[in-house]
Amino acid sequence: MIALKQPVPSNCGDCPIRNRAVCAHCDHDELVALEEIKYYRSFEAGQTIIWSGDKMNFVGSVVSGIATLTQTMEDGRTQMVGLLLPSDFVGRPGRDGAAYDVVATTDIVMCCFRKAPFEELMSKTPHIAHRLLQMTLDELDAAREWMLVLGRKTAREKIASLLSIIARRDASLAATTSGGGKVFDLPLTREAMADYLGLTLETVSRQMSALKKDGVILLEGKRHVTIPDMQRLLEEAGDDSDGGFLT
Amino acid sequence: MIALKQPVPSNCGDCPIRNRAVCAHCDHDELVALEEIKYYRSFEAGQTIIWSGDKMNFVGSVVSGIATLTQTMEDGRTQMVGLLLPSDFVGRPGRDGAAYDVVATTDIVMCCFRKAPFEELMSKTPHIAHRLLQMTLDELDAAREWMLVLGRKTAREKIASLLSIIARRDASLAATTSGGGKVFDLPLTREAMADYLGLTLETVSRQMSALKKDGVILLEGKRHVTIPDMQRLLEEAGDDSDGGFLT
DNA sequence: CGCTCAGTTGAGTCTTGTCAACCACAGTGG
DNA sequence: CCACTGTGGTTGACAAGACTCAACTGAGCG
Repeated sequence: MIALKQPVPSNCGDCPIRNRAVCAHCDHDELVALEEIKYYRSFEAGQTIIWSGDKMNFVGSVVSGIATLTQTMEDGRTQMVGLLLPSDFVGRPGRDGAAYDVVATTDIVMCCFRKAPFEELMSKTPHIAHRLLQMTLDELDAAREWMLVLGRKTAREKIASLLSIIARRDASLAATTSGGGKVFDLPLTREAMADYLGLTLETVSRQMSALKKDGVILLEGKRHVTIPDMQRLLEEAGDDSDGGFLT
Repeated sequence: MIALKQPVPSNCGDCPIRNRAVCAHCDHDELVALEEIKYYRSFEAGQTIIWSGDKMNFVGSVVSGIATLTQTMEDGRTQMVGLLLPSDFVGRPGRDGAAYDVVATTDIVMCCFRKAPFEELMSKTPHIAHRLLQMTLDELDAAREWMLVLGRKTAREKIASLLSIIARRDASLAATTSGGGKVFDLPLTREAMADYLGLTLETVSRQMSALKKDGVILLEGKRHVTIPDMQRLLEEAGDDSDGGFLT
């Protein structure tokens, strides 16, 4: 996994997530106040950013890179409960301890705010609180969507669902849409995929092979994926959203 | 299921969920403004309150009774994604269509606010927005907790998890704690439990029988449950939070 | 060259789902 | 009063999907 050292934005105006992060709706003055309490931190792929149970003294946004939110049982079973992409928010205002492990899966840059001043600021600037509410509601929807995947879908459907989610968001970022087909690199290992989907890594591997054999996806190496027919993938995911009233 | 006709509170001061709902932090003036736009609605057990995809013209709080939030796939597989208890909030400010079906599982009373004026009010009164953010964050945590249950727990652990959740919240409301044991009536059918846990109703039934046979729970009729040893139940749920470093 | 790490594949097992029969109870109408 | 019916729940036999354990491949690296 080659992850280029991401440049840290020199100021909020240049920030790549300026329009989507907690600060999206902030006006100039609010931004200035935020700049006062912000600092950047970088983490390497594989590093744990926050340990579950640790005291959190900051909150922040992912600027670039990908992190995961995971929960682990005493016997080692782990479940991923969130995938943090650029602009996603980390930490919970009004709570001291972290509830989940946060792990960088690629090199990552975070824009952190000291927690106390951030909370202070939040109570004074409705723009931030409002944006955070929006983002939290979106995350709640995503979590509920995922509950359907975890509870009711087969292994094959789970894989297809994950691939279509990655394809979709990649589409909104740097999607390479070559001739109707979507192309991207999987940001997750087979094990991370398994943890996301409530499967074992062997099952993930088998179903990836099966989808490849059936022509639903093309694989080049282990990580480079091409989706020749997005509609087909969605059908495999059980998300055949257009009703399917024909045949 | 006998569900007494719940009395509708005559004003917010008498409201049983006054301290826990969206309006919890509101001062007198804010409450007056809310009263302007609020109205009560009652639904009978089994009634669908909101259909997924419908246009929502209200948001509101559950005053008494229980409702479920469910998602359904084209082929009929359904997954419950939320359990709505008194004080829980229904609806999403800033979105028109409902994302999930909301179904009353007992007779239920809701305190509804017309959506547009509520949104208007929310933008002006930080107390409401702030409380809603808190509640949404709590729901997100609950959803993530549930993702672990759905993704990684066995059928037996799932049942034990559900029972312990119900026991715990019942404890905070009307818990009958008779001599160290918790006693309550299941508010859900076996099918609803299955939909919550990502299981079939047969598996739910089998695991309930197994837990009964093993003395983890006592069953009287189909719904009346006694938990003689809460710690034991938590162990069965895989939530053995006290570490279990002895043996 | 040998090591490690991520991933693949195979064989066998086990949990859970499927299909079906059956029970208990409540209501209903003759 | 009693058969009849519908609903919610239980139980059994069997099948299938996913897991476990294990061997193996291939790429990258010192």
